[in-house]
Amino acid sequence: MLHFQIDPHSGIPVYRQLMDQIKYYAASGALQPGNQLPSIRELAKALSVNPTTIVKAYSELEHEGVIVSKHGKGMFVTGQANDMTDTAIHDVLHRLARQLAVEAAQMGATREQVKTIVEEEINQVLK
Amino acid sequence: MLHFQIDPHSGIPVYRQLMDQIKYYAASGALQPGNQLPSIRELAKALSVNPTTIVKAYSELEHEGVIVSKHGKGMFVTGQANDMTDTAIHDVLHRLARQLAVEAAQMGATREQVKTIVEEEINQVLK
Amino acid sequence: MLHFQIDPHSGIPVYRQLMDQIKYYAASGALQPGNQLPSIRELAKALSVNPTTIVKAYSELEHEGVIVSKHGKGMFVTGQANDMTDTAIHDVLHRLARQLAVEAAQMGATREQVKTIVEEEINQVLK
Amino acid sequence: MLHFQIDPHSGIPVYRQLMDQIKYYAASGALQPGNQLPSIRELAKALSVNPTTIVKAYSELEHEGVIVSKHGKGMFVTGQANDMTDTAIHDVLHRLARQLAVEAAQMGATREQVKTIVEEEINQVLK
DNA sequence: GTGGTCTAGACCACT
DNA sequence: GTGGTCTAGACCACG
Repeated sequence: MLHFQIDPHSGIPVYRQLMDQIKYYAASGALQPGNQLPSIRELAKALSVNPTTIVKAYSELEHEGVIVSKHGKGMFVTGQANDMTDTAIHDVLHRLARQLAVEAAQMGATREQVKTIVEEEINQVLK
Repeated sequence: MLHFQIDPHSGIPVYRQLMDQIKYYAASGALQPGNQLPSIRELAKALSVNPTTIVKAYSELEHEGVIVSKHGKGMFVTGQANDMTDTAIHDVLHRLARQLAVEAAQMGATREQVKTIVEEEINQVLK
Repeated sequence: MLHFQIDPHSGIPVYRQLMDQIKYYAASGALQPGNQLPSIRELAKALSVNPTTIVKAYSELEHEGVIVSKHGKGMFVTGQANDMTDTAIHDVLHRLARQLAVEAAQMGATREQVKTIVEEEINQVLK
Repeated sequence: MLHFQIDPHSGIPVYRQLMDQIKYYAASGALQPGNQLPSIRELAKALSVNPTTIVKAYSELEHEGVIVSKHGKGMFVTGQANDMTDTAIHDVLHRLARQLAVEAAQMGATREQVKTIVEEEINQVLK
């Protein structure tokens, strides 16, 4: 089974952390289209969080088209659909990249350090 | 004078958007150490937000050491000191880079697209 | 429940008085790591101050690492970490000690009186 | 002549820093009763601060009875008068001592370190 | 003029 | 229920 790591002290909402990790597993291939996700009760128990928090994460992901619910059966990973326009995609990525670059500059990191780090993360997720 | 772009509907808190843009200007060199920032009232009026929202953005930036306030005079950009450890820096950058990579994968962007975008943002901020 | 004493006429900002008392309780052991603080609304009502004033005190303490907020749950005392350098610590303590000594001299207190008072306060907080 | 050290970045108001240093010199004996203080214009120029800031420091000190103005002659150090009651004195010193103790605890300083530091400062000011 | 604190009250996000 | 953000507007402290 998949392993989820939740840090309630991180400042990032728990449901957001969950979403991010599921997306990460889907992007990296650890979760394939058609795979079933853990049930809400099961996952809530495993992570010691409120079931409503899992519900929120799952519904957001369903809204984004990353997973689908099959009534009475559970939640399943889709082939990731994404109906954003190309310019919207570029906007999002530019925003994230800028945030990365600005923080790096503020911390005094070098160009090469940043590139290496990005390279490492890309390799785990993009082909 | 500097130009700030605030979108109150973006979901990102206004004070956060302001902080990000000021950091960006400081990192890119548009704001140099010693430069004075717009006064709270002036900026609040220009952006049509409440002065206390600007106060919050400025105080947070002061906490982070990006700017200093001189009572009765104004807010000024510092020569940024940063006391984070190398591992802490790496953690922050890896987190941001992963977020970027995962979103890119989810949206179906290619490796090269991501690299190009990162390259572009880095160029504006790091030498 | 903890008791807080606020004097709105003292010239010391209310949020500062609150911070000082919470730090005192944390240092003296009346507040242990993991303990939950009174909720913002509850404390605001009890002290007859505006909730945003409590928010400010709590956020500053969070910045200092004395407490952490868990969204939707409450504010909790941390096991205090402190990342200041030894020389920085010395500087802070010397500044406070000098202030104490100078005021004492100005008021005509004796060496022994000051030492006794310091001794008393140390005993409540340091082992 | 006396040397004054002003740090406009410290967060402590300039007029307050000035007051503290004059009190310190008076307490340590560097300024004796009857000694004349620098003129407002002279001091403002030497410290590169606004003359009104010096005016404020001097009037506060006069209010506290630490110095007196002799019309047309200048400001002079008094034999420090203090009309506070004993309990008021104790309150002030306890407040300062507590602040010192709490900060020390928060920073993880030891009892002995604090005592040594207090001892050092007392020696410069009290007999 | 500048920044700093506080109030009264609304609305949102998280669990 | 919890904390987080924002508005409208007042008053104080500093230079």
